[in-house]
This record gives sequence, C-alpha cells and structure tokens, in this order.
Amino acid sequence: VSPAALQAVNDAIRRTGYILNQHARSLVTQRAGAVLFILPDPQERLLAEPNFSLLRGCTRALADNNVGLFAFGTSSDAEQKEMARLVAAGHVDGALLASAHAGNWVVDELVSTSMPFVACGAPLGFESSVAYVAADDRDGARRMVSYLKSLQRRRIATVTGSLNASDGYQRLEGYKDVVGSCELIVEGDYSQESGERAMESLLSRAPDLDAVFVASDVMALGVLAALRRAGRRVPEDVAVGGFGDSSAAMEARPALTTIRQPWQRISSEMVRLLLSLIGGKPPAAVILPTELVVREST
Amino acid sequence: VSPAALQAVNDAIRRTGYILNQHARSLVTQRAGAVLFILPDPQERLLAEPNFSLLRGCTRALADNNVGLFAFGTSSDAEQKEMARLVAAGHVDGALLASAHAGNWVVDELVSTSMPFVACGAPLGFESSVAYVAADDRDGARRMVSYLKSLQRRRIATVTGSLNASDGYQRLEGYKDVVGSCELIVEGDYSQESGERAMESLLSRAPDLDAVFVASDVMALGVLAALRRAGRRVPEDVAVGGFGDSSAAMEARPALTTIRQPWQRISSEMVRLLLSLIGGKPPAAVILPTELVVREST
DNA sequence: CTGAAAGCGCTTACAG
DNA sequence: CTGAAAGCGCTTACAG
Repeated sequence: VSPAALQAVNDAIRRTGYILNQHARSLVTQRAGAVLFILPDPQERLLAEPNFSLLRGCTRALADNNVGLFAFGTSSDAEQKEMARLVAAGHVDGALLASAHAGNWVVDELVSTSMPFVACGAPLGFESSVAYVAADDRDGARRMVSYLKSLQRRRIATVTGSLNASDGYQRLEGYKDVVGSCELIVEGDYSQESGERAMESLLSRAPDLDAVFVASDVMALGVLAALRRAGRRVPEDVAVGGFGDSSAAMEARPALTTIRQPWQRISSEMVRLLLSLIGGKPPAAVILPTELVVREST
Repeated sequence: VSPAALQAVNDAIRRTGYILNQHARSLVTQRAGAVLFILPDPQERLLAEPNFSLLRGCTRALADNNVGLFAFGTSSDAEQKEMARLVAAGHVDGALLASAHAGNWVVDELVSTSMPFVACGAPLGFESSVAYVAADDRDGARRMVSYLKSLQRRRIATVTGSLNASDGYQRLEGYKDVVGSCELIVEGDYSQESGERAMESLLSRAPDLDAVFVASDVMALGVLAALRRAGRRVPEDVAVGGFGDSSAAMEARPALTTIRQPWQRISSEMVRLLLSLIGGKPPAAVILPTELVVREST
C-alpha cells in the first residue's frame, strides 16, 4: 500500500469518526480485550488502601495496553454468580486477584476454569503453579529489624500478622533471620485491637524490651496505644517499626517508621505478567524489593 | 409452552452448560450490559476510602442486575483515551462518576457524549441537568453542630473543606444554620496539614473556643495534633467533631465523633438511577440522610 | 496482492 | 404460535 493511500484512509477514518466495534471483533476473535479484577471478600476497611492502590495501578497499566478492566468483589452471592457468568460468557481473557489469602476458593475456582490469572501475593499452596507478584516481605522484615538493631536496640520483639498467609509468615521469618530467638513473638491478626493486646502481653512478659517490629501499620496503631497507656515513650523507651506504609503510618502519633511496598510496580508487573500468560507464555513469580521509610517512631 | 417442555429445555441448558454469548447479543441489541466506573484524578490517598466503599457497593448492586462494571481512572493520558474508546466502541451503556468535583472536564466530556451517567455528590454547575446522589451534607453538618451545642459548648468554630465543591460548601452552610455567626470559620483543603494550620489560626484568634466542627476526618487528625501541641485536652477543653466516618476517625486518639455517610445506600441508589436512565427515564437527584456517630472526642 | 464470501452466536421481524 | 431467514460488524481463509 502506498503511504499516500494509507494517509487518505486514515484521514477518512478520522473524518467519519469510525471506531471499531469491539463486540463484533470479540465475536470472531474469541478475545474479549478485557480482564477481571477480583477484590477479596472480607475486611474492606483493613484492606481498602493497598487494594485501592493496586486497582489504580492496574487500570493505568491496562489502559496503556488498550485492555479494559472489569472490577469485581466476591462477597455476595450475586457477585460470585456474575463473575462466573462473565468468565463463562467469554467476557474476559484473564483475571487479576487482588489478594490470594483472603478466600482460597477463588484460587481453586480460577485454577479450575483454566483461565489465565495472576495473584497479588504468594498464594499459599499454589506458589509453584500460579503466577503471582509480591513484595519481598521477608527481606522487608529483615530490613526493619536490622535497622532497629543498628539503633542499638537490644531486646527486639515482634507482633506478627496472620501466620496462615504468606506475607505474615514471611515477615516473621525475616524477623527471626536477624533476631535469631523466638522468645519475643506474639501473634496478631492484622487488626488494631490485636496489636493492642499483643503489646500488653509482650510488656508483661518482657518489661525490658526496647523495640518492637509490628507486621502491619494498623496493628502498630494498637501497639502505640498500649505503649502510651503503659507510660512508655516512643521512641525514647521503645522504638516501633510498622509494615506497609499505609496512611495509618503517617497519621499515627508519633508518625510510624515503616516498610514501603512498591504498589505501582506491583500493579504494572501484574498486568505485564497477565498479558504474557494470555499470550501463551508460562507463569512466573516476581518478587519486588521494599524500602525502609524512617519517621518519628524509631 | 407446556411447563414440562420448559423444564426439559432448562434441564438441557443446565446439562450442556450452555451460556449466552454476550458479544453476540451485544452486537445485535446494541446494549453492552456493562457500565463505566470513573475514578476521579487526584489525591488517591485522601479519597481512597470513600471511593473504595463506593466501588464495592456498586459492583454488588450491579451484580444483582447482571451488569458488568469497567473501572477506570482518568489521570493518565492512556486512561483518558481508553475511556473514550470504550464509550465510542459501545462497550458501556452508561457511567458512574465516583466524584463530581475532582475534574469537571469529565462531567463536560460525559455530557457531550450524551451517555447516561450519574455522579456521586452534586456536580457544581450541573445540579439540575445531571443525575446524582449525595449524602445530605448540610443536614449532617447541622446535626453535628447541634450535638456540640447540646453538650453546652458555647464557642463553636469550624474548619471547612474546599468551598468550590458542593460538599464543602454545604457543610459550611449547615454550620452557619445553627451557629449563626461567621466569626470562627477557617478554610481548609481536606488535607491533614491544612487542618493543623487552620486549628493554630483558630486558637490564636479565639483562645476561648470550646468546640470545633471539622469538615473531614482527615483534617480532624491535624486539628487533634494542633490541639495536643497547644496543651488543650480533647474533649475536656475542646470538643472535636469530624465528618465522613472514615477509618481515620476510628484510628484517631481520642477516637473521633463524626458523621457517617451511607455509602452502601449511595452505591445502590446510584446504580438504580443509572439503570433507570439507561431505560430512558429522566434524571433525578437523590439526597440521603446521614448519621451521627458519637465516640471519644466530644 | 486484492476482493468477495463465509461465519462468529445471537435477536428480531417475517412468513407459514 | 412456530420456524427459517436476515442481519448486527467484524476477521479470516479462499478464490481470483
């Protein structure tokens, strides 16, 4: 085709405002040009922030590739049915799972449909068969605890997250990597209240502790409250490090030293991975480095 | 058709796992069976929470009606293009606008495409031509300030939100409705820092104030910090009321008395309205009542 | 290399 | 009331 002819055609396209009809195209190509973004079921509030960052990052990355994003929760019955319908009707080419530890039935479901998908965070039990991207939780924890150590803190405790999810487990491993001892560990469940209770228990068990690594910022809020009630100054008497760099970290008084997860990169890597899966490539796991953010609590 | 025959057909449908192909149907009906959810551009962090609640509520309500939801940001160029493409390609039947004051160009754009859409919050300048659902900001503000008054507070100040958006403006009107005077008003911009600065200015201007109504929870966090630094006890010396019932309100110390907006109902009303617009019905504005949540700061 | 035909899976008038 | 045909707007083999 001559360049001039091409030019003329493109001009005509622009002038008449022609636009390709996706439905017609999809009908014959069997490609939807859209993917599903699945929000995990429970605890909206706790998870609101990382999920939101993820969603924004994904819509952005997908737009760059001209593919649409269907958003979906899976908590109500109607939502689960609607999701199954979208998948079955060929409305989507793949799925992005915002969280793999929220409801494993979603992972099972997805695996059984043999639709390409990538999870955010390592999906426990499926690590080697499912594509996922995650922050380096273990290294992040190591980073925080090493930093605490570099501050001459000698009795460093930890409040863990849920240990049946990969992130909680890995953050504890990271702590152990540098502390070596299992003496000052109390398990939390990511809620602020659990952080408060964990700190009380830690304080009665080891009144001489001088630092605590908390596996999430929200729990750290509870830790801070317990410390305040016990009359300990932060950071003078005990240094507190969180994890996640959520807005809770900034709003905390004192502002929380924490570990930042690269949500922007996590999103774009998830999209890249999913598109490559849809293109027929094999799955992969991608682990992204974290960053220490020092504020007032250490 | 005999009921028996119907039964047999339905059984066959179930047995063979037949599922309707949306693309084929859309091609002929010219209906997409999906809508757009548009996230406003700026300040992810600040807006993360209400937007997220809204998104969850909308996916839920839409699932009940068997319609899909495309999520979209509009901050990047690619996103704006992709959105225009989806609209032009007939991929969506209507749009849900998460926030009307973030970028008015979206409202203009939407109006110009003549695609049905409903905004969350009154779209300044389009109140009578555009369908929207909003919380009753003015009444909510009245509710909070009346409550403060019932606590025998006599010098009630306010820190406003951005006054060029409907919600900020209405909340100030509500304050004036019950206080009557314009003496103790300082304008903020919804950021925590602006709350802090506003409180300092209020304190120097009226050291005898004994209550403050802050137009958002996040700003109230800043107000609390300024009060703490000034050595005022909350609520003993100064009672503080927020607005929004965001997670910031629960995490604040003392926990914030605030006004709850009914996000669940807002979502479902938005969906109902949009579906009726798509069905050819005329637009409407729906205003939903708020609720006072009393915690420790008053 | 170009152009006409077949077909993707539905819905909707239109005959029978 | 039932059944066969046309058509929605594309893409992809298949003749010319």
